[in-house]
Amino acid sequence: MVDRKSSSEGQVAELIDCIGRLAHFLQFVEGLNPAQWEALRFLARANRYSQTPGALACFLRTSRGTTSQTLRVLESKGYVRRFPDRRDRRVVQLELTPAGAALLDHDPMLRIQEAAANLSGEMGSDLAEGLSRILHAVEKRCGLDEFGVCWECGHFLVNNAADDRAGPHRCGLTGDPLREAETRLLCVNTIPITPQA
Amino acid sequence: MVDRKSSSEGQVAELIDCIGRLAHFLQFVEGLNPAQWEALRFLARANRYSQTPGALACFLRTSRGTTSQTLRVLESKGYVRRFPDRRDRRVVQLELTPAGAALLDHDPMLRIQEAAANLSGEMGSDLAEGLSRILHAVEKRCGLDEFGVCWECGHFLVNNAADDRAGPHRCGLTGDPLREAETRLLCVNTIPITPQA
DNA sequence: TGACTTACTATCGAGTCGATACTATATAAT
DNA sequence: ATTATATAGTATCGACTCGATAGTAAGTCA
Repeated sequence: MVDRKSSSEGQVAELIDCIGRLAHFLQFVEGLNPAQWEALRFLARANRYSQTPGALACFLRTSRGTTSQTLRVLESKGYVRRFPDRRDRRVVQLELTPAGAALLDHDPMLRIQEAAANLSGEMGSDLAEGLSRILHAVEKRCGLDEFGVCWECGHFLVNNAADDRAGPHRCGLTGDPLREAETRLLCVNTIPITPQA
Repeated sequence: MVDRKSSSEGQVAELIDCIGRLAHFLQFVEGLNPAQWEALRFLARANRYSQTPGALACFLRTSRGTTSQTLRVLESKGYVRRFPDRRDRRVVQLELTPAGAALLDHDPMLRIQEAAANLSGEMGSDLAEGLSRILHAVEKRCGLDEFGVCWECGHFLVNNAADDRAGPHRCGLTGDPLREAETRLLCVNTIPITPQA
């Protein structure tokens, strides 16, 4: 049996476990369950390439089948809408309905966000840094893929000068113009910057 | 809709969410699921007063009924053993079998513990401090009860001099003697120190 | 055209989950 | 002592997650 001494690293893992259970428990509200809340949050944070069942499944680290069921429930409750993708007719595009977006004001994870906000600024940023390192270390070690935003993506083509209405920037993968706000959203297609440099 | 700007506190909540999902995913191994792993870990960390279905349910923040089923599965797999309590015949005492204890060497949460161990010592302890504050703040705000160890418990009666084989210390609630090792285990009955001072 | 890949859905069995109802035991009130 | 009530645990139900598997539809490439 492993040595579970109360050293710092052991405590961190235990605390993450504990907060995870707490978050799990808190998310049984408003008639939803944790997986459904996760899906709503993701759809509010995902860019157009990622508002699909497949990207959601990837993000939730679950199968497409399971995700399909979760979406069926959310659609039946009127929080999510599906519509076909024009470019690729295999793809289903997802969208939060106004009711779904409004429901996020009651997101139980806001309880945790509020508690984090009450930490001192320095402690909050240190905490974010530490958690981020752990997250990426485990993802890398287990060969899991990560989501990111344009500014951390090798496909991103910045253009700060132009002021096109469709968006000043551009995605090097799809060629699509990107509005400023879109560059802050999560994307399935992100790759590390300068992969061959 | 809530303002989800990428400020520090928002990042912390999002990272906790993300690591929670990661932990959830990692725990579908060895034929077990997250709830079953949580139960095994708890039983390895709980003192004799807390190795019961009721205490486990309280710790997991789930119903007794659900816990009963989880235990039935773990017992059928040979990881947990039940035996009657002599003092109170309503109570069922739980115990990890050797197989159950050995299985904890393959606990998927060790992946996260290892990643935490790779942080610098200072960052690790800061991380533990921040997570602990968030955890307790949310628990307090939501009126949830917490588990603790003897050294943080108002019932605890320290006795560093005596060297009784049954244990030098004592629990003021039950009157039982406590061995040194037992005082590091989780207990359902913990209360704040000096509740009326 | 045909082989292959990708995006999604449907279905199955095991398990979680809350809710409810139930049994057995302990404790308090009378 | 008897009764009422509270507590510990279990059983069962329906909704849901989950992985696994199989299937459909659509895009891609040889």
